[in-house]
Amino acid sequence: MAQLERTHLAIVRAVDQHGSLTAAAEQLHLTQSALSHAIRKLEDQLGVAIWTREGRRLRPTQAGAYLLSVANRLIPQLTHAEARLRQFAQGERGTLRIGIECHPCYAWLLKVVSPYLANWPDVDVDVKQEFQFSGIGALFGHEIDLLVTPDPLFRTGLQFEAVLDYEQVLVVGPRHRLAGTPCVQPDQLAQETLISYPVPIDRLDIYTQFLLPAGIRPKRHKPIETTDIMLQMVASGRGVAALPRWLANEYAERLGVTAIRLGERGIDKQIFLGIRQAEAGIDYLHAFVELARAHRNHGG
Amino acid sequence: MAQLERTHLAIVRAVDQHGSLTAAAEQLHLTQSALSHAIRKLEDQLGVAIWTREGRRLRPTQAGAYLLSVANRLIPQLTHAEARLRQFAQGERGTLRIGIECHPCYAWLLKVVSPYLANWPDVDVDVKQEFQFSGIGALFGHEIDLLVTPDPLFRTGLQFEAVLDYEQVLVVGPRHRLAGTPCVQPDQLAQETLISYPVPIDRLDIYTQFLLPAGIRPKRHKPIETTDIMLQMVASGRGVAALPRWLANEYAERLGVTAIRLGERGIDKQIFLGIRQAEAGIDYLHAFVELARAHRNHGG
DNA sequence: CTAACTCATGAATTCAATGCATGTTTTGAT
DNA sequence: ATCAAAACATGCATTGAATTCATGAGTTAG
Repeated sequence: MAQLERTHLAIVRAVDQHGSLTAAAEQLHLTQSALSHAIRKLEDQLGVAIWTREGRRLRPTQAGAYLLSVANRLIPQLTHAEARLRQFAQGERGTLRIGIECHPCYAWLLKVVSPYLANWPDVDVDVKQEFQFSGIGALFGHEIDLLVTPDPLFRTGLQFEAVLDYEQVLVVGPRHRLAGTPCVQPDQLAQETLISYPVPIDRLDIYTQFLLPAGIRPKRHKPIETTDIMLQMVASGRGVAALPRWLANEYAERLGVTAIRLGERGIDKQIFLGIRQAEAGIDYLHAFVELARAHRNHGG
Repeated sequence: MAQLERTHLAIVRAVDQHGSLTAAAEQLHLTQSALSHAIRKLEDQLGVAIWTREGRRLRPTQAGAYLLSVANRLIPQLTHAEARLRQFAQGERGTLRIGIECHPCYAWLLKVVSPYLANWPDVDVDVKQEFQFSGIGALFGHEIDLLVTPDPLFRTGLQFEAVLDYEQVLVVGPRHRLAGTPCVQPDQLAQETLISYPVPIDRLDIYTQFLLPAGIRPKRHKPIETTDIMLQMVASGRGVAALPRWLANEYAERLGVTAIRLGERGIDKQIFLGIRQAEAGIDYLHAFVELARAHRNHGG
């Protein structure tokens, strides 16, 4: 009997965003009265209050809060579906929404995206770095269509494939005492300043796979947003950083930084591409994975 | 301008299910004309065809197929949201939708569910064993609220917790030549008939962790649906099975079956409970996890 | 205490969704 | 071939649900 419609979701959402029915009405190009009527009717039909009216304020009830969470989850999906359908109309293939879960992933992506865009002029590319939850959650939740990550997940309706093998190395400046050493041991970093991207320590391989097992912590730890600045700091002797070897090499000549193996065996890493299994057949998605795979064989 | 409404999703879905507009109209308690008009309008507004009209048949276009997949994903969520809201109305807390990913999980669940139902009379419990993709996908997709699984996944917006440690053992009948042996080696099973639940081999620990590493395969492999029948078969000497020790013990006296350690160190397993992190605070959900945790400490 | 703002509500109105009647095409049986 | 049945399309009429309008009642702040 009662039907939860898109309008209801939109109203609840708008009220949450704007704080009042009146303001929400404006955004939705409706009158305050319309919203009031609409929600009133829904409340009657479901037999549950969405908001408690406290003075002239609307405070969501438990049911209201739940409805809001549903709205925040579903409305974006509806919106995206519409957009996608319109793209079909214009002969565009669609938008490839790529999610990134690590900084080196981004650097790698830049190399692959440009040839892809050239091959697929009717596909747009969107890159997102922030998700409601994790990248995998974003894949499941249809926030993104493709995930670039160091942490794959098999056997789940998703499909992962490695597209880049690389070595994580220590990068030091030209006059650093360790420059020229073939490899470095954890305790040699005890007096160093470690520069890294601003992510939790348990996401930094140099900690989880190198320093922490040896019980070592660097003297100081400094987070920096961008690779460029990070390496300028390293070049000027203000600290050391851990980066993929291929990324370090790109800066080696220009800045005079050098790469040093972490431990005797080095730290090996991979970057994976993940998609929803059900969509493995979509041509422009498949093509991206193919292109990435080709890149791998050339040696990125 | 164009709005993708719930009706559109419902129509596309119904047409897919029933094969024709006319039949779909009946299910939706509308006329064939209404559906025709509705979709026509949507097509005009979006500028894309949903179906190609081939004779008197409707074949979904690419856009139509896409729309159908969206419908199949979103309509159930809307339906469930409605149901949930009605539950709020009746003072019920909600429905705890539990997903099960392994057979022992089910046996374990049975023990925990009954005290839970007693403590939370206003919560319904639903158990699902089949998902569109994996259990983890079902959690992300809001098909279920709680997952019972041997394969946890950390750091993703989900929250996993171990609720049972147990040993996977070999179960043999009373007159079996191995009965009484303290532990068994892989090659001793080469001439046996192995009875297991009907799941792929790569989901059976006795294969992945015991037989396959040693390069052994049992003489025969027979899948059986239920634990009872499985153990009756074992008791009557028709084969051997691998089960949790605690589960085998429950049948030990009645059927005279005995448990034997697999290898010298045994195979240790865990069962985990997973929920969406955002919902960790929901009282009746939290209570289930608490109850499970308490069970663990008593020794299940 | 009033001015300004909020949401609620009943009645009027509008406009979109639906149904009806009918047309067109396909399908399949005779 | 022919004809009846079945399925979708479409123009027009109708209905009714959603929206607006006008107003009321309550809250807040200066």
